Amino acid sequence: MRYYSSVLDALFGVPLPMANTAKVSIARTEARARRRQQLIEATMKCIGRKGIGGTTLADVAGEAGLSQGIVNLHFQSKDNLFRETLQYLAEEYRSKFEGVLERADSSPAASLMALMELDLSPSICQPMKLAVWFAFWGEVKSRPTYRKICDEIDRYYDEVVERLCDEIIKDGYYPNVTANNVATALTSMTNGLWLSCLISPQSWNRHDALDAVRCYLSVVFPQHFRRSGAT
Amino acid sequence: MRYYSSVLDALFGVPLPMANTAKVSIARTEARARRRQQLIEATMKCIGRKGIGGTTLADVAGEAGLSQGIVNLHFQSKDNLFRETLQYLAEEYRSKFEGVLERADSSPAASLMALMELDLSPSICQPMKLAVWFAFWGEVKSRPTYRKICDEIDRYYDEVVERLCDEIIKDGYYPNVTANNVATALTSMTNGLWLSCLISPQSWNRHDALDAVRCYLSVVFPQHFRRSGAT
DNA sequence: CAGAAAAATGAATGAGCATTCATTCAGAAT
DNA sequence: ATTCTGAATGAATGCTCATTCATTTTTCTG
Repeated sequence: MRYYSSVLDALFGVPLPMANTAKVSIARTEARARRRQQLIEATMKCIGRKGIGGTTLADVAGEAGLSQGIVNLHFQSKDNLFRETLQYLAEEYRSKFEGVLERADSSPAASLMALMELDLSPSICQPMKLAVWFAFWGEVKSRPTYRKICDEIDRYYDEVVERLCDEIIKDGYYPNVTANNVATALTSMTNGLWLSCLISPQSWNRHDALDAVRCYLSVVFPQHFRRSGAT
Repeated sequence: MRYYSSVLDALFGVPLPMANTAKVSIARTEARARRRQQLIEATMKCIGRKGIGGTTLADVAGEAGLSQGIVNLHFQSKDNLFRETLQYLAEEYRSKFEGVLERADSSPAASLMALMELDLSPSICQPMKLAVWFAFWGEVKSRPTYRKICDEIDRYYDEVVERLCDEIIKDGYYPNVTANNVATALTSMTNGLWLSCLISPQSWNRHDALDAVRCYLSVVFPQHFRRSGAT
């Protein structure tokens, strides 16, 4: 069995043969990571259901089927738990986003459409998940750390979308728009559609939302997008 | 001096000559209304600064320069205060919105542009105000009352924008878009631009935001909107 | 001006909750 | 089998507020 001489080493992935310092087995490290993830997921469920203000550590522990003190054991404090939850959420989003980029074959137009479809897919665009995002956005002004995390993922998104738009514009010669304009419009649009989905879940529907995006794309980039269907 | 026989009558504006029930003078009623508004404005400042979770009644009272118990005296409970604050916020927005509609002379295109400019004007689009909106949106999922208030103003907004788009489409014969598509896109866009303004206040700027909206309008409704400037 | 009613105060109360920690439990190492 | 270590528990602690209310101050009325 391999050992890490400490949790720190474990994080840096430096396996050591048995040493005389405190030993932490890989199995333990993994178990700990799993527990943390379990707690983070419980936290998201609670925030989705009761909001950030309404979520107590007892709620989270209960949701995870564990005891009172468990959160402080693994996260030291409530603040920490929430910050890591936001980080997890952002990371999760980023990985789905990158997954789509990798899968979408070649053409920038196809990639762009695939990204828009991702944003409006049930995997991301469901009231419960959105509620968590909005709960954190609602705290952005008073919590610089939250702002930083959100800002980072936002910039990344914007950058990718703008690059795709740029390629499309170069490819199609569209004199009336700039990549910056279109990217701003698209990112805002998805964010705004999320708000509608959260606020009017009964009347909101994926189809209309996607249609609005497709309509926009078909009008700005007519050579690359047809009204009903990508590319 | 005129009297109301009770606060309820006062709200309904029914002045009565002195009766043998408890009497409330108009001056008192107005003073009370002013105090309530003062407290609501203090609440918005606090929420903007510390978030909903971080705002205590002591904060609000302090911000207003009054004492501990004042909020409960005027609003009965914290919950009430927050709900009425959201209502006030929505009402304030609606009145600005209607003000623009009345002022904008005649043409639907001019009205639409004026509305977009309002949404991105400093009066509405400043981090402090937006933080309050987002704080409430963040609680929408767990507070049905908040959802209802937000939903109502949202629907109103959507309805007006869609009607304007409809008139523009009829006027200009635009076969490739529907009023619903464009209205959805526009409302989402402004909501999304608010999020960017909140999250990246340093890099965000009104000019780019407006430009993205103008660009969109000039592309969907080319006969009604030119690239740099309305109608 | 006196008396009454309303508004405002702020100390006291107690509920709710994050955090602590002595104790128990589980499983790996020898 | 025994020991040892880290994980987990949950009762206890203490702090932060919302809320109450007896008292004071202000405002109105005749």
